[in-house]
Amino acid sequence: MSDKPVLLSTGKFADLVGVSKHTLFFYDEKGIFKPIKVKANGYRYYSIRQVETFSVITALKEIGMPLEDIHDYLSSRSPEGFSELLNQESNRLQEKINKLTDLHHVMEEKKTVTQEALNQPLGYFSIESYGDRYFLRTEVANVLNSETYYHAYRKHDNSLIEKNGHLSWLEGLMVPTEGITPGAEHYKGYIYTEVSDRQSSNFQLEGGRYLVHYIQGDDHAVFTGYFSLLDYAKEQGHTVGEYFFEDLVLDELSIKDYDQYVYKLSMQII
Amino acid sequence: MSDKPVLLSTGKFADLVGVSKHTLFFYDEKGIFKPIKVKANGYRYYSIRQVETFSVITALKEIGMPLEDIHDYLSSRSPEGFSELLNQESNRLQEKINKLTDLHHVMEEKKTVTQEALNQPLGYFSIESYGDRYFLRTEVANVLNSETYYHAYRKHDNSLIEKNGHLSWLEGLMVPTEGITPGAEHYKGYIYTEVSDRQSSNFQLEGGRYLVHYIQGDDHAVFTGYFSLLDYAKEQGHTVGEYFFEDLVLDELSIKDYDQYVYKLSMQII
DNA sequence: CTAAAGTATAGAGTAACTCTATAGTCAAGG
DNA sequence: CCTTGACTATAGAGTTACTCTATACTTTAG
Repeated sequence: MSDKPVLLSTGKFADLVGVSKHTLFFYDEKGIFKPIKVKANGYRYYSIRQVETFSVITALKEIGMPLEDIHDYLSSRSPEGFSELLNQESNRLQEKINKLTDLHHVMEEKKTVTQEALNQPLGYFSIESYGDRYFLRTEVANVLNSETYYHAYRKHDNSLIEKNGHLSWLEGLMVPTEGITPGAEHYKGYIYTEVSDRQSSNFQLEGGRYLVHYIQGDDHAVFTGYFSLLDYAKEQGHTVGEYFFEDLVLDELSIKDYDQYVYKLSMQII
Repeated sequence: MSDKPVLLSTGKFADLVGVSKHTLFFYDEKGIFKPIKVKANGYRYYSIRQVETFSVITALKEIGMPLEDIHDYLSSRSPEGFSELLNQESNRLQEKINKLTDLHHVMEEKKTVTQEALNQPLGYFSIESYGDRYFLRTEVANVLNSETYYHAYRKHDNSLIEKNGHLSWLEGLMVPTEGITPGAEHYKGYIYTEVSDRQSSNFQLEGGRYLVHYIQGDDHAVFTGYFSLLDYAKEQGHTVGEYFFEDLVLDELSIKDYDQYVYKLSMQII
């Protein structure tokens, strides 16, 4: 409506768009965003019409577009180009939102596991019942061998991304109960992640009862924990099921000392 | 299952968690994340159990928690503290997801407007029909005065956030048709944003016909455009409605020269 | 026993700013 | 008309979370 542009000083404009004056100097210097007028004394003046433009630049930056790319786009700007840019970045933003939503999901899962672990007495045995369970698991030919474990872990993460769409923070170990003897130098196992539906799983277990044993200690304590589970089951007259489960539930993020972590050990019983 | 921790070298661990070796050196130096063992030759060894821990640290960092804060948390870590941290960050992440979802929405809106403008012949007149429209608008006592405009803009942005939850990239100007005369030094107007529902609006217009005029030029061209609209309406025997609408549809982001921007001018007709 | 591949540290460089220092400009009150 | 205080400017140092380069030592495979 105005015959001439409505002009604002650097400070006013900065206030309006929510950045510091310095940022505007910086953008001017880099050729990303310039005032429409510079007076003889060097004072910059921005048009009120530039506010929206600046919001778009801010948004592009916020969704991870480097200023250099923004600059490169602007040096060859065109209505068609802008439309395409918006389209592309809008799609990328949607992907990012999906990723963050997944992340939110795993954070909630971790929260649940942590709070559960917080409320468990350590060193005792209890029995938990589960319904049918679906797993994505990857075989580890020998869990005592670092190299083997490393490759299995990579493979597991790849399948998780492929089948489940995202990584997990709950990657436990499943070990067949058969063939467990103290002093063996070779154990087969599976890195596993529990998933919600049969489709994305590659292994299922029917519902049933599990003997559960929360322990605190180092690797050796976990090792002996397996045998405690077996002993206790025998003592109580339970028939031992097919698998041991080992989950690190309170780790480095909760507890400082490596030998004070809390593990949840469980075993199917019949 | 292993009696001793399964150990990985810096490079192997870095590969597994998807960062560079340097990042691990850096984290070690800063006391954020340390190998569980350093051999006499200075070689670092990480436990496979540290992979999940590292994933959590990566995630916290990705959702914007500075390494320093992570460090500070870790120096007073506890199971309860970790649970609280997860809770807090999970909530913050949800907020961030909501913000990005809003941003996605405005990007799509801007895309639509840009593509619409791309397909319009400039300088012609056309008639568009709209249903009931809901607006959030803020009065600008005199659109020719920068100071007034500046304050109105701030106020408008505040109401947008308050009523609508987020900013918009489509902030146009609404000017009463009454009292428009060339040479006046005082015009009342309203900065406006169209919203989807009555609840978040503070102004409504019943459905009706609008005379639409896309033009290319500078502020002066917009100014004369208003009068062209009036003249054309009179010529065609339309009765002039209550408001002019002025929207910058192809701006600095599409077009380099300030005097070549494209504006959509429209006016209610009866 | 040598070459290749891996590990280490130290220090410079990067993006996108923020912050500090120094100095020029302008509008309002005495 | 002059001063004060609030603005404006530039230049350059500092920040975060790294990455990259240079240099040197160690281990492993052939």
